[in-house]
Amino acid sequence: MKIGELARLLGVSTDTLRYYEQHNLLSPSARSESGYRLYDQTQLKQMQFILRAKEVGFSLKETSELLQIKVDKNQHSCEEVKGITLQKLELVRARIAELQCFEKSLSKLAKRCCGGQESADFCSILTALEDVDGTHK
Amino acid sequence: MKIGELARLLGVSTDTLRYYEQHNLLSPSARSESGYRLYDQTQLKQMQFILRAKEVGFSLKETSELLQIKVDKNQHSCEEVKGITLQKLELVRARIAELQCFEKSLSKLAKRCCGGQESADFCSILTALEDVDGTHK
DNA sequence: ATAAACCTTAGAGTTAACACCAAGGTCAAG
DNA sequence: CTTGACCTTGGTGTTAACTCTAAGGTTTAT
Repeated sequence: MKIGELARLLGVSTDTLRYYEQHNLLSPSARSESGYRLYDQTQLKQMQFILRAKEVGFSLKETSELLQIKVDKNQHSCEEVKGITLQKLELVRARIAELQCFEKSLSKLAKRCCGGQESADFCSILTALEDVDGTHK
Repeated sequence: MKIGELARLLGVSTDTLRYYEQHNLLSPSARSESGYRLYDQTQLKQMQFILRAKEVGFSLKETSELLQIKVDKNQHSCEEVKGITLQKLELVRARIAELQCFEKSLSKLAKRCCGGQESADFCSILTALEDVDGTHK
């Protein structure tokens, strides 16, 4: 299978596949005489793994770690894999908390603003941002 | 006030202040003979506005928009300001939803994995990512 | 008068995950 | 035998918000 076919099968671009190769996520199984990358079912599976890891929120770097483990599973422990997962989970939760803080502040700001067509001279959003204690009132 | 003093007052780096200047968020009120940036209370206030906007989740670009409006408020409406705020709010909520999806998948994966020191040969996390329908089981 | 602390500019580096481009080689069909 | 679709490499561009560096000028304290 050439790169374009694999890309079409997976719904990604050929650039993406080459990018993943550069970053040690997926190598073609062979090259044709003329230098074309050739892939087979193994690579297809591996790409599906990568895309699924992505869906779950893993970065390419983390996915790469998981792949390293996967290639010789018996040299690695469940502990390691779960460690990576929990670490990511922590990070995701922290980010969610941060964004929820933003959400709270923003909705508070929006709720108090009339949003009308009159001039912004007394806009409650602007004054809240101006006042030192604006975010806590 | 020279740049270093203002930076110390605000707890930011001088680089940051210069960066904000480049991006039209804050200009010094004057320059000394030798070319040093000079700031006064107005700039201090403005930086506090910027930092508060940041705390609330606004990007520098959005903050810049808010500042544009603030400088001549009576040429702008509450509608505009609230528009920017609501748009940001939407974005934040969308991002939260996405991350919550990750969170759900990751915690499901983590929960099912023993996390022990035994080899990862049968690690449920790896197999879930291998199986096509792994994320939905 | 000299060292330390401060300031200047311009420009490069960082992170993530690609997208896009140029210049050219390859392959199948008509 | 020539289009057109495909492939190659190597390189640049994108976004955000800075951070760091180099090479040099200024100020202040001793």
